[in-house]
Amino acid sequence: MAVTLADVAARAGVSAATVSRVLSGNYPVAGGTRTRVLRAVEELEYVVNGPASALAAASSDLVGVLVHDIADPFFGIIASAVQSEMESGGERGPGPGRKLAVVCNTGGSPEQELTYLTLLQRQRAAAVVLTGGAVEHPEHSPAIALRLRRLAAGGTRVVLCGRPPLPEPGTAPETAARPAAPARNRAGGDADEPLTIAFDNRGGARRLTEHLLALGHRTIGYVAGPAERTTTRDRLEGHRRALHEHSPGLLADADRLTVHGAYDRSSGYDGALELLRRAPEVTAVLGANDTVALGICAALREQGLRIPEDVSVAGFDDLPFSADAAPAMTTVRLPLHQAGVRAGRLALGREAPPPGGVATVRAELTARASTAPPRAGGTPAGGPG
Amino acid sequence: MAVTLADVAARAGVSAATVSRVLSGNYPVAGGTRTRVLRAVEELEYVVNGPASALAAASSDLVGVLVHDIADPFFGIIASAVQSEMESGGERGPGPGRKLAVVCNTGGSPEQELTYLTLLQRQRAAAVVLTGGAVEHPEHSPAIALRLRRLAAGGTRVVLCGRPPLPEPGTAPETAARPAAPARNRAGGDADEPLTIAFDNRGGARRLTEHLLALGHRTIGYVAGPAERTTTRDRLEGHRRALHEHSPGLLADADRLTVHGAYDRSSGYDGALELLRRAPEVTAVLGANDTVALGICAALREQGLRIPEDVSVAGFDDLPFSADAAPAMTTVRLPLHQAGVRAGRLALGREAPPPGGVATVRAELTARASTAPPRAGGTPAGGPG
DNA sequence: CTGTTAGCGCATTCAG
DNA sequence: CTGAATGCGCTAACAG
Repeated sequence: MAVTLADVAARAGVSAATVSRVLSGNYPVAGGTRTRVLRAVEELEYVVNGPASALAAASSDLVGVLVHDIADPFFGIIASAVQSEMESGGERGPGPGRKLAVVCNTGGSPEQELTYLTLLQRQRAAAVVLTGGAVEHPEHSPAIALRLRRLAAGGTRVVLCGRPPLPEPGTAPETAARPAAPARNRAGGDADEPLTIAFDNRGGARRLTEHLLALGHRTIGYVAGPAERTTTRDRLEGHRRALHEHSPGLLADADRLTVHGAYDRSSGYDGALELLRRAPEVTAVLGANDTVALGICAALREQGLRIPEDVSVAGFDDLPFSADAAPAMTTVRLPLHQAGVRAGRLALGREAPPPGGVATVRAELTARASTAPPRAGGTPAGGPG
Repeated sequence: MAVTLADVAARAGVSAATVSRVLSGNYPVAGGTRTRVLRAVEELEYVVNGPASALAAASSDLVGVLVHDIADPFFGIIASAVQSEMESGGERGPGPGRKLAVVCNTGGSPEQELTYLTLLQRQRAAAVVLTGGAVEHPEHSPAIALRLRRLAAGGTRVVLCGRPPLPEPGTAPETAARPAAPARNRAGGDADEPLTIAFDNRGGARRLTEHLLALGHRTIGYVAGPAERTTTRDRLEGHRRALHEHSPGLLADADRLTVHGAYDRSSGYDGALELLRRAPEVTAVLGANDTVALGICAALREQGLRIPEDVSVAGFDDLPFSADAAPAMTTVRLPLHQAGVRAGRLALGREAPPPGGVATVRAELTARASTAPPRAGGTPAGGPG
């Protein structure tokens, strides 16, 4: 673990500077010299010392990707799309300029998020991509926003993917030391401002509920995610907006028909049971996402209810398994992979920032077999006890 | 992005060395001084420069976790277990000594694996954890083994989790420059040798097939993973061993009853269809893992076959969704989380290496509702056209 | 307990 | 096109 640039230089009979130049590739070097250097590198099995190079160049090739749950395909798809973007920059292997995209699992906790941001800032990461909804917390949210702006100001590219744009600095609590740089032309999307790829959760949820209403459903249960998540709030808002627009009276029951839980299968299962207890007359149940919807299906089936004959079920995200669940799941399609690719390109500065720094991607209704008109009587056949 | 140790030192009225010492915490510093330094750090919003510190200390706090597919819960569970181990080392936040566990998605490709290993070596990672089966490739495998040994020799802790131990150096092709250090006491498990947590895939698969045989099945289809993966090979071997031990004649049909595919749902789906075409008389179908098994179920159902009445199905791994699939999936339980935790501890040097450097964890048969005795007639009721 | 002194390995000037 | 010199920010001996 000791072969350095100098060793290579000695072996190739050139100076360290020259070796550095051929390795960086961003400077003219004579063909013969280059070959000799490369050969020496091979023979000595030399591997650049990242920290040293980062220190000297004042920049590292680390790109952090923060996800809530690494075991959730929603994040897996986005993260691998971001990573794939790192390697498609011309060469394949670990060439010069090759970024190392690393994913960090925050467990959806703002503290963890802050911890990872600090760790990444410490590494002087070239970019940071935050994926998934933000947690709204009176104390943490401003802290995270502050740290993100600081990272951006320090040259780290910050990209938000699937979470709402950062609120305008506004009235900073106290730490407003510097006189908030005179807002430069925001339309241009400064490279040192956090960039955002937002999902149209509100619109998607709204279209999904409209679909159910059009089918004839009037008593629609909703197993939502954690209350403090922006994703949860947006989807719920879209749902209620659709309800309201169809008929204001439908909102009266909304709270009773909503239960909150995590974005996982078991909360779908538990939530559906709770809903059935509160309102046995539901004819449809929406899940916070596809995974939750699967849990809902499991619970309903165990209660002897058929899908969609007795109860319609729908999810959100359109993860791969949703298409071939039984029955195929009605859901809202989010272009996860595409969004991840774009986030990666933005993080690398390979794509022009969207106007205003924010791009919103569409969430498209994908109607499949798990939703159908409610039973004539409105009461399920083999209902629970 | 310019506040340095010196700035903090100046502000606190001490020397840079002292600041470094309070920040590292591994050296006695007077209480008053410490407080003043910490206050200066706060006020200046100082964040350590990782690269500089790594360079000076000749060690970084990066820990790489390589996975085949980040969107697959199998890897997600292991990876998050490893990560959780990084933070549980006393403090929570980004304190000194806090390691940054980052996961890298190789897509199961040896080239990618090699690329990430180089990138990690470049960063002088403190440890590297490789998860999941290895790909057996005449050219890449030795290359990877070589690089892993080199990493280990260079002080990076290398841990293999869910893949077989590295083969003994043996007859290195050509790059055997150094005279292979005289094998030190292997029983002690040198810190600079790759450590392994292997899964008993062979034994698990064998017990699973024995379960099916005990139930009365004789024509068992097998939708295996990619042929060149060690995991695939081991599970298949276990399966065939069970077949052979029950009655050598059963092996005659083994090839016809085996199809290969990826470790995903669609290959389970396609594989089941192919199997039905080749051998409509199958009474049971095994999947390479739980995800594949789910695909198998989907295909069988579409063909009008009931599970387990017409055909029994079983998976491997016991991922969370398997327990509440419908019907609940018979599978082989692998202690993924536990293995990840252990890998993390080994990577951090917090746990003594297992004797010989290799620990094998048990794979336990978990019989549930998706397997049952075959139909009396042996021929399914509503078989495909 | 604390300050001083040297590098860590590399990327850049700046001269040739 | 190439070499010599300088410093990135920090840690690790050494002295006090």
